[in-house]
Amino acid sequence: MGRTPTGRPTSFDIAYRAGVSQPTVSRALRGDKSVSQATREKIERIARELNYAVDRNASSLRTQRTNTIALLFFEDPTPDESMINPFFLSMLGSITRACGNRGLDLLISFQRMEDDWHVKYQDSKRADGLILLGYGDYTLYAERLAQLVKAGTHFARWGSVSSDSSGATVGSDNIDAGQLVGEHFIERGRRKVAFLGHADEHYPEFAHRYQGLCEALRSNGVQPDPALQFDAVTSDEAGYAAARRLIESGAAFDAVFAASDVIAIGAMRALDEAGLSVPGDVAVVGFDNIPAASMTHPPLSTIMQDTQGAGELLVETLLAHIEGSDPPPTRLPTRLIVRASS
Amino acid sequence: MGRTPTGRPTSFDIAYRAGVSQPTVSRALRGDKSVSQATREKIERIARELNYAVDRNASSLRTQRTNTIALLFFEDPTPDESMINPFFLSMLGSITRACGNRGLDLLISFQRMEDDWHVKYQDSKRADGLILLGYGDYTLYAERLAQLVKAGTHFARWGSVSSDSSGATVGSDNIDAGQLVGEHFIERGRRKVAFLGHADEHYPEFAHRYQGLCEALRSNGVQPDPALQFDAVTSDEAGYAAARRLIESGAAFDAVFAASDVIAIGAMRALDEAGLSVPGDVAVVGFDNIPAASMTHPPLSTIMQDTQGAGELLVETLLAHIEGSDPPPTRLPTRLIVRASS
DNA sequence: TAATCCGATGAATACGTAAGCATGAGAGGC
DNA sequence: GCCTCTCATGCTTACGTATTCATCGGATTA
Repeated sequence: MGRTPTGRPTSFDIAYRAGVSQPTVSRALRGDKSVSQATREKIERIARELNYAVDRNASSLRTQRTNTIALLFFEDPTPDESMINPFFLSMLGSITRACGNRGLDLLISFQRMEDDWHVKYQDSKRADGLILLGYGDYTLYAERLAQLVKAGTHFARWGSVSSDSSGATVGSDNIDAGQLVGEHFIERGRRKVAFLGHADEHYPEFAHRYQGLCEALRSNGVQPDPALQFDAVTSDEAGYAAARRLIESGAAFDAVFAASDVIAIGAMRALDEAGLSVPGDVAVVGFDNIPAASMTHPPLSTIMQDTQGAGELLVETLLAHIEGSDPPPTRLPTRLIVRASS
Repeated sequence: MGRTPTGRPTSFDIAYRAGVSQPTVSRALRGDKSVSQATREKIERIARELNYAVDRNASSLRTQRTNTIALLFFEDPTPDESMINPFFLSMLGSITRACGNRGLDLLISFQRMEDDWHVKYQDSKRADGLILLGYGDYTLYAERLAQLVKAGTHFARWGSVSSDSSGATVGSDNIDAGQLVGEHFIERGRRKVAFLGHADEHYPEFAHRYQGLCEALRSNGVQPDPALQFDAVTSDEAGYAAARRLIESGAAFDAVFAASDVIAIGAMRALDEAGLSVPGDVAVVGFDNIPAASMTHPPLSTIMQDTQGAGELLVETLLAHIEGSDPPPTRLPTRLIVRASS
């Protein structure tokens, strides 16, 4: 019986040494209270001595539970380098910790839109559920989300929270955040506020930020000017280009709300080149509070999203979904961080 | 037979529908050439129709292979926020891609020094091997590495490459990098070079950078001054504090080599506050080429490590180790990126 | 003291796959 | 026309665990 000279010990080995049966070992190690104190202690001691670890594959096969979740980044634009949006990296950190605290293992992977996520992870019993993190054109993957829902996949995603979105969603309150920025500009006496970022349904998060901005302006008697909105995706270059277009449009503006810090950084470069001073001529506010935002000159005012809470909430939401409940979408509050750029 | 009305289909279901036996399905889907073309195609079609996915737990249990590796960050100083050293994040990206390209799944986790990594991941058959990424006092975990080796754990680590280190190691050629910086300073006419970072055996990577610097100075007829070396770990505050001590020491210096960009950033803040101009009074060079390095004022010259290659190499080395070979430690070349700070 | 019950444990089995061995039908050689 | 050989496939089993059911000694109760 007690063979396996080379291989790792199994519950049978423990059982043999403890003079009990294998099921008793299994029960003892998982805290089943029907095992007597003495037996449990003996088993635990032996297990420790042998450096025994439950075979997770066998365990998962039996229980149909992996205690693992898969974190999928899907990235629209850059299949190139190891560059990831810093904001999502921050999220990654908090999700990792949230999983660690709950004893969950975390698989991570970069995905292309076309892959069959549910087959690859949930159907293959690799993970109990998925967390989706991504940016880019929302409409491109809205259909995929509907597929996931139909396939009964457990997932939670970060993104724009609205009633029509499929599946469990967690996101910042982008409208409120936009309002914060709008109020801030008004307080500073700025009234001609440009917005750099897409503002259509393909980018609902950006659109909400813009919407909040406009609402704040209006409620302060300022009519937002649609001509001051310029499309941009989250990249340095896009921000630079959008700001160039803004400047070359000849329109008057005294403030810029960039839909992300990365955009803002590119925009500030364009403003600088155009001889416009920040915040003298133009106040600038970004979004995300990435580490680089505090390093710019001048340091960038920005909206801080609660990544810590977001990670916790994503994991929590996913677990609830796995357990069968249907947690409501949640909007997380944001905070304006005022630095020298405004 | 073909039951499982709710549950996911198994290879038996495919077999039933295809009119073959389960082993044939298993063989067909894994490309065993002993299956006839016609049979294989039929099975593949049915599998696709049913959205069948091999149960990875059952498969791993049978084969004793998970095709998964675990990436462990262990962090000495900050158990707090979701902040991770940007350099390691970049590494994370490249490792993730390297795994993706090879069809490997990747588990990630933040670890504390005390945990039994080998038990938790390899012995539990969660992963085939470990990649260790960390910083901080090397001597603290050298012993743990020795334990891992003794336990027969497969792992590859990023760190200082030297003959006495346990296990497979991949790292930058820190001595060479230090020399690059030294040569650069000499070319720029700087001769009184300060080094901010630990230079003892507890931090071998830093020590090698310092060693390379000193060698370059000496071979150019400049005697390095030990009084210009100030300890610092990788944090903004530590860099600031070290630079303060340097300034307050009253020693003359015209260049600063910071052992990491994060240290450099803190140091530049201190220099700025002391009224010293960069690069006018003091040239500054950092290490790592983190994204923020290009955003500082002036933009920071730095050493770029080949994170792309490092990720690939770590994965490759680990796989070789798992296959039973004992790959030699590897030093990766680095590149000096000259920006305005020097 | 007999009937009952409970606490602790063992026996048997299923989870889904992969691999070794056995089998059978043709193909080819003589 | 028989023997061998190969190719394609089926049968059986093992991987290590967790769970259901059965068992059994002893404590409780009437």
